[in-house]
Amino acid sequence: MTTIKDVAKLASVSISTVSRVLNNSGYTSEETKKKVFEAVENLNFRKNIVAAAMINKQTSTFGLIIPDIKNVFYADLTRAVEDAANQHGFNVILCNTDNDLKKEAEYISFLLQKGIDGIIFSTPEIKNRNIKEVIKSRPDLPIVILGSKVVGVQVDEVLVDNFEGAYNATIHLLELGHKKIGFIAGQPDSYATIERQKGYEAALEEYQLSLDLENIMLDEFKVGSGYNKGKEMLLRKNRPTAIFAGNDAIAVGVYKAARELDIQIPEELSIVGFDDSQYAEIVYPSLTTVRTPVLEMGEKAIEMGILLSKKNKKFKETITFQPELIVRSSTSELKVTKKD
Amino acid sequence: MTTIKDVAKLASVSISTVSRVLNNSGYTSEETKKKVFEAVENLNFRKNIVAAAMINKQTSTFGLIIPDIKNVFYADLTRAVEDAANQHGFNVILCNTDNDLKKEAEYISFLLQKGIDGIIFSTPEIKNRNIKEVIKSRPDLPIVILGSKVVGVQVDEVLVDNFEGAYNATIHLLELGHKKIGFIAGQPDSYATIERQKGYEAALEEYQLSLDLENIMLDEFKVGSGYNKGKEMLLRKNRPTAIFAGNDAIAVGVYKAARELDIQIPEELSIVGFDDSQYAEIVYPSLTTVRTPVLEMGEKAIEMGILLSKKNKKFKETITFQPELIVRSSTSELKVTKKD
DNA sequence: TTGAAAGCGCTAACAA
DNA sequence: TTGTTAGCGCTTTCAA
Repeated sequence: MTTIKDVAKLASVSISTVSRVLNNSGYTSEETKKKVFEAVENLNFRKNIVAAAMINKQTSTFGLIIPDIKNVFYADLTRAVEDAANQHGFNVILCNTDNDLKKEAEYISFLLQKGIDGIIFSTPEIKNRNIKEVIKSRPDLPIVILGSKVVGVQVDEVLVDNFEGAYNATIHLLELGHKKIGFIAGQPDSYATIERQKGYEAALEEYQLSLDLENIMLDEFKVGSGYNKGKEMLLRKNRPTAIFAGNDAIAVGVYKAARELDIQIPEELSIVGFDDSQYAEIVYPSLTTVRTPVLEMGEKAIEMGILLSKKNKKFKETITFQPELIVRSSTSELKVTKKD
Repeated sequence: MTTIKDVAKLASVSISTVSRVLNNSGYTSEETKKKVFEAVENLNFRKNIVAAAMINKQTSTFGLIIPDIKNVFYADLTRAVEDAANQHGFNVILCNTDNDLKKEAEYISFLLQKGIDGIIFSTPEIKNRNIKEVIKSRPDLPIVILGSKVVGVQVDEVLVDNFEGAYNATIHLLELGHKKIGFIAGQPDSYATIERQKGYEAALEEYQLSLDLENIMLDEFKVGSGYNKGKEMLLRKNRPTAIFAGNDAIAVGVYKAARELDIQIPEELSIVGFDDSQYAEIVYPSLTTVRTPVLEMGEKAIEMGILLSKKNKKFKETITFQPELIVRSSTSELKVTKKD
């Protein structure tokens, strides 16, 4: 392995000079700079980040904690985060927790031992004691929560306006004439679930429709949940004519349930999803959904993390992106049937 | 930050003793062991892996290089790799290259600087000079190629038997009576494409069907390619009655094309995919496909990588997993129509 | 503008 | 069985 020492010898300067030109710190004459760069070139030298990290405590690495990379939403988000990180000269260590707080705690501890420069948490639960604990034990560590909020912690956050998105989605269905609108979403303690439900309820209220609790089902943000809950909901005699799915995966599950029950989308059932993930264009008919700007959110999260690692910012900020309703083919006007 | 020094002081021993009990190396009496562990507990000490890495050159980190995590196949694979790594006490740094060799080279260089313990390459191209170069410059570095082969390099590989899978898929269609079978796959220089095409051709030959080059189209392993090429193929007067798609994403694209052309699956067109990704159960009708055992493959790759990093193995090995044909609802017997 | 030297937190001889 | 000490490769005072 070639070290700074070899470079110094070849360039006939001291190692501290080499360090100086490499880091562009302190004074160095143009001439020695040139000599050093030449030597670096000739030896194909790359500085050992591990050794440097011992001193400046920077590893150019972020930890990214998500539930599961197989979930397309997190895959998109991860890609955005990784790209942004890479552009800024950082790498990301991927951690899949399956929402298991114990597993998450172990990851955090490991990341800390490795001296990562910060952690991006993209974890759905509104109560996450792990984050609280890291902040207590390492108040200096850059932390950004991406796509969620955690109660009782002051930390930088990058969000999508879940309420607004859900409100718009529901209003869209209401405007099409639907009155019986189901809502199927994920874990009840998930920030997304909570906010999206609020938006759904606010829209109904705006149309002076009373809340039918049978029309609200919470499970998980997965295809299987959409299928199970969707089936349950669609099997009811007084079944809804539209369903607002808490995310696209749930919507896909509802599609499956509807197909099995021979319910036509959108003629007999309108569906709106959330996220505008790759599923939306794959299913037939293509899914009307609320677009979460994952790309921008991922970028922003990394930028905030890097900023935090460089400056010691004295305030916390919350950045909220606006979602956008993307109307495709899974929603249509309610056809007035005899019964109604 | 609490260091080994603090632990030593609290336990009233030397730092080398602390190091010894922590690493379970050398002799230490039960008594001092206990003292040390107590001190570690009390101080909530965790050793600094960066500092340790300077000496033992182990960072407990692997680099994983893939084209794109948004691609569900790689997401599944990545999850498998990450899980296995985590179980063995390793982390993985995710690198998305988009098959850009320059970008890949930069990632490699960066990973090397960080002293990663090895690299898992899951890159499709059969010609990858980057891998060749790493091997030359760092012959000691553990490298495993996952899911592909690269010509001209001796390196450990974990594969699925692409030929066998493609052969079985095609035989399945032939057994159903199909004679005009299209093949749509990804990049021509991708190992998967090459081997799967061989399997496809071998099956046709077995049934003494001559090759119709119009029935073979190569583009990318993406939904869009499946859609474009599928449409092109299905628009032909003498269109195939079955299509073997190089992977599930392509199959999904073909579904879309077929739907637009109002061609019923499987009544008028049978489709087989490859990978058995999450798409297979999402689409309607559910997709007959060849299962790639990503879980096992990811695990194996990490295990090989770790083994390589611990022992200096004198031989290279190639592990080939057998794929399995999963028959679902997208394939059916050819209905004999008047024309035939 | 440059070099010598201390030291980051740890491991691993070597000595005791 | 334990402690002393010399580094790992780098950055950063401090002197020159």
